[in-house]
Amino acid sequence: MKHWLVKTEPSVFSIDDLKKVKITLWDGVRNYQARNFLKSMKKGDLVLIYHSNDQPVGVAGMAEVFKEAYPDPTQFDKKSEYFDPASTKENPRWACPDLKYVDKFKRIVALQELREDPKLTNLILLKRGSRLSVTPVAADEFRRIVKLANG
DNA sequence: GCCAACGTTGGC
DNA sequence: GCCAACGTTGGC
Repeated sequence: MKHWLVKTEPSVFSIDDLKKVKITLWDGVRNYQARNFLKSMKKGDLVLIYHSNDQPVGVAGMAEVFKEAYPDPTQFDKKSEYFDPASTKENPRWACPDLKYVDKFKRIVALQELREDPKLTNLILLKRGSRLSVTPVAADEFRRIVKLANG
């Protein structure tokens, strides 16, 4: 089983929203590297939910892969902000998995804490200039972050 | 709102 | 294939 981290702006879709709807398609990712990570997610993989553009920014909870990646419907929707005129049904460009709510952490594990933790120096999220919205997380890094969340 | 660090586009 | 211009992300 693999572990991942996905970013979301809580003003658009937060861990509370996920808790409410239980299962959601993780749509709108329009970056090839991030898409490739979404495509390699397997059912049952665990996913950290990271809140960006928030106060504070950090890891807010956990989800699991409920359904493996399939063509992202928003790429065909002319009314969607994620519409991609270059994408066809025969050869869809973008994909999304379904994620299922697992847990909202009792507290946010702030970006600053992640940076300051000596066990997390290799976290891809922290690599200089990494703006990827989907990144793999090593099993021990994942456990460490969950431990931080539980105080 | 600013701006660094990208990723993408398109002319050549 | 190069690279300048432009757009986006996301922390601060």
